[in-house]
Amino acid sequence: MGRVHPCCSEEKKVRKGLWSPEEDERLASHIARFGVSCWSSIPELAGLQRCGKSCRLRWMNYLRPDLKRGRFSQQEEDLIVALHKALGNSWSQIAARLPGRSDNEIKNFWNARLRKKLRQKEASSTAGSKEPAASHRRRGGEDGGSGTHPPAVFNPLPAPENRPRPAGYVAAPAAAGSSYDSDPSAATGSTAAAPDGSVLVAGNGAAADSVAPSPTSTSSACTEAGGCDDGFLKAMVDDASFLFGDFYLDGNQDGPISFWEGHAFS
DNA sequence: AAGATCAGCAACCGCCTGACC
DNA sequence: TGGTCAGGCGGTTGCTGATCT
Repeated sequence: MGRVHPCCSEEKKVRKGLWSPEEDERLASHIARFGVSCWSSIPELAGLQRCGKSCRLRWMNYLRPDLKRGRFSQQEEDLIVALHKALGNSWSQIAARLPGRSDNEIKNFWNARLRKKLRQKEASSTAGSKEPAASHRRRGGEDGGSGTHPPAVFNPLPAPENRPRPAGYVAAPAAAGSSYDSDPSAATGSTAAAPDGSVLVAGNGAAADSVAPSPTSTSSACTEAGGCDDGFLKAMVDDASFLFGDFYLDGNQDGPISFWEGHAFS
């Protein structure tokens, strides 16, 4: 069987389960001060009763300053689907093309989505066109819009130094999401103003990128000259091979996310 | 109002791989 | 060259809160 990591063995007393704010604080401040050199030594140096692996996981999936949280946008979702088609369950590789998202987050998202789709398939094959019973009780739903989580809007995160995670942060997912959404009205509408004045479109399967304002529709946005349209996006996600260039969501934290390399969406 | 059901998420577990001795 | 260790990854589980009956 798998070798038990020395740092995780029973010899040392290590805590398990959810991380407390104090532990987060210790880990975050330690890494902020000294950086990451050796995960196995970090627990001791930071005064944590955790194994190094656990610290790494916590950092990678939650404390990392470049992480954005909240619901996946429609474009992120499409990209994940396309990448998954091309790469399979290589979550880390998929995550590498989605800045601000951890592999764990993407994996969870995919599993939830897959589960949903399987249920729908099952239901549709047995009961014709009947909606699956579970579909109306979901919180977010495939529309990517309403729910307890914020809408699929790319909110630029504050700079890492402005984002001292532990102080006042709440580990609960909903709170984590809302803590980065400064505009509460964005939770209900399909558009929101981006810091640069462009319009962020979210919900109803619409693109979540920063796009030119569209008075009539939230589902199409860009032009080939300066961006794309749904057809372009669809072609992109349909053609997985297209994704193997320098083509991924750009994690620019100072502005709305755009596609990299020649296909700007704004 | 209370219990059942479900979705979302955090975290653990086991395995693999590469670096080092 | 083989053994050990640490980092990393994917799969899975369990908890929590929202929603429905």
